[in-house]
Amino acid sequence: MQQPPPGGVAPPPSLTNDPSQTQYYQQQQPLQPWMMTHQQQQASQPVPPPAGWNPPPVPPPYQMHWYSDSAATGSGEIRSLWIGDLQPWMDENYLLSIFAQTGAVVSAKVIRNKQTGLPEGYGFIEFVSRAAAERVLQSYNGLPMPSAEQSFRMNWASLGYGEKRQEEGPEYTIFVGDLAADVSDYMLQETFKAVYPSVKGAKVVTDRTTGWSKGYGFVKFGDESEQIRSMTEMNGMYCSTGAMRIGPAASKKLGTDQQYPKAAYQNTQGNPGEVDPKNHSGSFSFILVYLISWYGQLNYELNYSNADICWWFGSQCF
DNA sequence: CATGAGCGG
Repeated sequence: MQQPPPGGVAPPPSLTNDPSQTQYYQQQQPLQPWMMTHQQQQASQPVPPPAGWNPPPVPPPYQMHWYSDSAATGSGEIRSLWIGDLQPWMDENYLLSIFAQTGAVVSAKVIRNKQTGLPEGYGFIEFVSRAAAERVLQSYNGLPMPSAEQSFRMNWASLGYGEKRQEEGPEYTIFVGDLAADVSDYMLQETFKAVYPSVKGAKVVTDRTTGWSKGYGFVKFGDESEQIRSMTEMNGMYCSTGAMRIGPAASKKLGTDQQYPKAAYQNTQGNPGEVDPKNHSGSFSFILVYLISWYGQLNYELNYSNADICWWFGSQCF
């Protein structure tokens, strides 16, 4: 979901200029929010819009005792999240200030180029437990980032540990164009998942420098027949405020084995670019996504209540 | 209109 910053707040200046320095969060409140009920957590859910965003003072690297204990066990439990599409001004303090309210964040680190010291556009956020990280992943992902016209793009940090996520079977991807500017990964995924259960994930391609959508994306299926069907059935269906244009996805890999003709597909009415009124499921997803695009809190509601469908974030392919 | 790149210490 792309939204203008509250009051047009300018990006906050960075307080720390120390490159490649992990910032640790000093515990200021009892850690329990991930145990809260849905309603309780929702009350503190809206990230305080930083009108004149004041970065909290960050102490020198500091580890809480339970963090050391957990690390010593070497349990191998992944409790860090990868976060991408970061703007250069989004430093460790910015990330910590966002997730501090969860009471479960341990540290944040923005990856910078070793030579230039410039941010690489991604980072890592460590939490006290995998459960805490998962809660953050499910409740924040896809929501607008504070003071930024872009959405959170997070995933499990797994590559660094060399731990492969569960090996998923074959994947079948489609290209989706004509996306409205506010369509997020989650929104796109839900639009298709509401119709095709085998949907494994979706990704909206964004401009790295601006964070804005490029107006197209991809949806990944686990079932080939559903992929085939979706290319005709979902063509012209609405996602947010725009009708989608669906086509075959060119292979992302170097092999040009999957070269499909770039022909536009037609929906079941043979009327590309328009909603098929007979497609009930498509209308449902249209309504669903429309509501999501208007209410960030509702987005959170749905996200939370459908925790099972958020497992695809574990896949590193999207 | 268009065919994604984003894993450290």
